[in-house]
Amino acid sequence: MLNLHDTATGQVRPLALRDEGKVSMYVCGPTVYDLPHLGHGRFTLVFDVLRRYLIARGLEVTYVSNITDIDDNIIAKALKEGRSETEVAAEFEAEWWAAMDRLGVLRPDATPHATEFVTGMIATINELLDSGVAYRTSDGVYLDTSTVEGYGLLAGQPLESLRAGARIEADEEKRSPLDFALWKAAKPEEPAWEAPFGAGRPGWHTECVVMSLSLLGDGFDLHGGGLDLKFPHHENERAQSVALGRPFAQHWAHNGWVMVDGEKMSKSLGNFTSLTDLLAKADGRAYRLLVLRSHYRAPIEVTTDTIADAERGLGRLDTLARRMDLAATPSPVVLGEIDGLDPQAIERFVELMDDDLQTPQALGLVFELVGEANTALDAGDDERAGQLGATVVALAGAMGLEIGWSTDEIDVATLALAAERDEARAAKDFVRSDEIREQLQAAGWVVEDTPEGTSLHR
RNA sequence: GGCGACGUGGCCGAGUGGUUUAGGCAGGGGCCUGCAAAGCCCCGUACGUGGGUUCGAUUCCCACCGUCGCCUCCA
Repeated sequence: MLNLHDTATGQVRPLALRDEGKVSMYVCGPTVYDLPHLGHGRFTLVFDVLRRYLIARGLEVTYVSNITDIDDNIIAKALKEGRSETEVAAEFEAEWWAAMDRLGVLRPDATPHATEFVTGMIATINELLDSGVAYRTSDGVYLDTSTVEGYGLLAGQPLESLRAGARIEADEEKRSPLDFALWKAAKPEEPAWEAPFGAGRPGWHTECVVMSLSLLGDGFDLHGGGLDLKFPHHENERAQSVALGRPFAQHWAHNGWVMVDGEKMSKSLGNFTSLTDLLAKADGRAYRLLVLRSHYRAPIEVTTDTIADAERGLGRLDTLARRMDLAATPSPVVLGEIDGLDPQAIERFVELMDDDLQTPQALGLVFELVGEANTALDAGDDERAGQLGATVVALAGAMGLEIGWSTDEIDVATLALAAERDEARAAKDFVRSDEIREQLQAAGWVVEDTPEGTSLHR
């Protein structure tokens, strides 16, 4: 069984499942007011890998990830650009999915939008008001965190220090600096929903509680997100659930930062790189490889150099695929359903992944298998090579890394040149054959000689 | 200020109280090749500094230095 670090306990412990054979997981999605950035790319890749691995082990996974389509940033952008919040959200949600597709991230089983769940949120807030754990102020409804048992569980630091560091609000209507808005009262020109406690819109922390509990039910298995969501976002989700008396996520997973030039990439620093830009220049699989190469809780440095390095590594995998003409494995991969794999490699892989997703070593294993496969090929042991190649494809696939080669359409003229080169080589006219090779290379082709003659790929 | 993480060979990046090595990229040498490319083999002999524990520490403890983070919007 998978052992996974749990932020709530600070320990690596078995992921307990509410229903045998089934995993319910909720991962906080994006607020769609701008292009996705590298941090979004990392968390989606990390949890995509986790999801795929669970599937690879034969578990039935229900993966829910939301789209926050109403919030201050969206409103600000809509106002600035003179269009509706709906338009802004739709535009960037489209960008989001385009980027996800390029990364090879599986679509969630459900993608709740905040605006679709406002009725449920209002009911939840009403319930919290009725039970006296929430209170109204002139600008909304707040949760009284002092009534929440174990508040600060995820923050992992003393409440005192949280209070000390909390921003002092201009209006002192909040009973404690730690209390947070469940509902934000409408200001002029802002979109609003009618509610018994005044027109307004839901606070950020409210939506994920309502959506996760609605779609996955009480006491679902796993809640994930970036490390920055640990506190206050996840803390406050949990607080609401506790205040409602409903069991919440049983396990919390958080991935580490994306660093840029040694600093955390963040809003306040303004050192964002958009994922859209990266994916326009690089193979989406390269970013996945980069993410797999580090442990998911460690920070990663994403630069043009580390991406280029990953792309070259990818080349080694693709070269094997090309050499063996390996067929792509159906995605996602279920290891138990594939015949002809190397049992020892599978066993090692599972051992590594079960230990809090040791993808760096799992990836190392895949590369070792690549070397073995190449050796077997060189030795003419096609049977062994076939087994190793299939294992490489399956294991990489279990982490969402699709191995293959670009099936570039080669135009007739180029094919004719390749054929002419083969004739020249057969006639030992190396001046002519090298001339053609240079011409092909200048056109961007990588030229390799194989027993079947000139082989071309980009 | 409070709390925490990290510091590994040219680069990225795992891991471990002591035997043989993570892995990738880059570099050098060799095999293969008409020459290349791809592939294979070999090579550099690393663990921030100073103490301590130990028969033995890169791995445990302490201090120090350095980097980074959380306590505020953020994935």
